[in-house]
Amino acid sequence: MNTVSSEDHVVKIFDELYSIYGSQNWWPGETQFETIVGAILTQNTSWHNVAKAIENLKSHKLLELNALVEAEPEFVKKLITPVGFFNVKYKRLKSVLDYLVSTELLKFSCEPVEELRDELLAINGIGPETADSILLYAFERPIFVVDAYTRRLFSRLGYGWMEKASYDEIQRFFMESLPLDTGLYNEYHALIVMHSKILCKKKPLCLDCVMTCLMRFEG
DNA sequence: AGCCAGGACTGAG
DNA sequence: CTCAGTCATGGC
Repeated sequence: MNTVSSEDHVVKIFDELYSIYGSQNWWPGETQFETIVGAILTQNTSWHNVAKAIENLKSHKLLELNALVEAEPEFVKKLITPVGFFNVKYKRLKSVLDYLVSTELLKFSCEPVEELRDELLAINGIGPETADSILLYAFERPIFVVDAYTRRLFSRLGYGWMEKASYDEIQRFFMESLPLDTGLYNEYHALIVMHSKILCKKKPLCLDCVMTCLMRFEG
């Protein structure tokens, strides 16, 4: 019988993942700006390809706000070619950069996170996951990032409703199940990604891994 | 040789 | 609102 609340279960799964993989030290990037650029470039794209694009930008001294906005569009597109969708992604990137240029960076540590989120979502090319990734990983605001891995893993851990649920519904579930904690949200999302893509490469998500988690939870 | 990657927008019904 | 089509490269 399962008398454990979903709150405890969600915490338990975190503890389990953390005990297996340890601290992930996300986001994989050195600067705030690099994190923002990476958040755009990684849309539906493997991080392996994004890392190459980031490296290209870095080696041309373009991984900096002013330098990148003023760079030649076609040249930037060439540098980010490995990520695919480079035309749309350049446009999205440019939209965000223009927004950052016209904005006081200070507001990101003052304004209510809901308002910042709405501003980011208003930018063409910024959807919920990208907005939340920027808020959480670049500006260290406490907001839970949901992605395809989150849906898939938790669907198989007893939360089948996530398969069809909206982004906001899933996010609400996690944030109501966990304390409001930037560090916790940071690690949790990173651990879900790590677990999903390193250990469970098989598709659908390796059932053995899921069973291992469940059994350890039961025990 | 396909299929998929740390999504989001658009247009059609 | 729901949903297929679109964007495009690289790894397996």
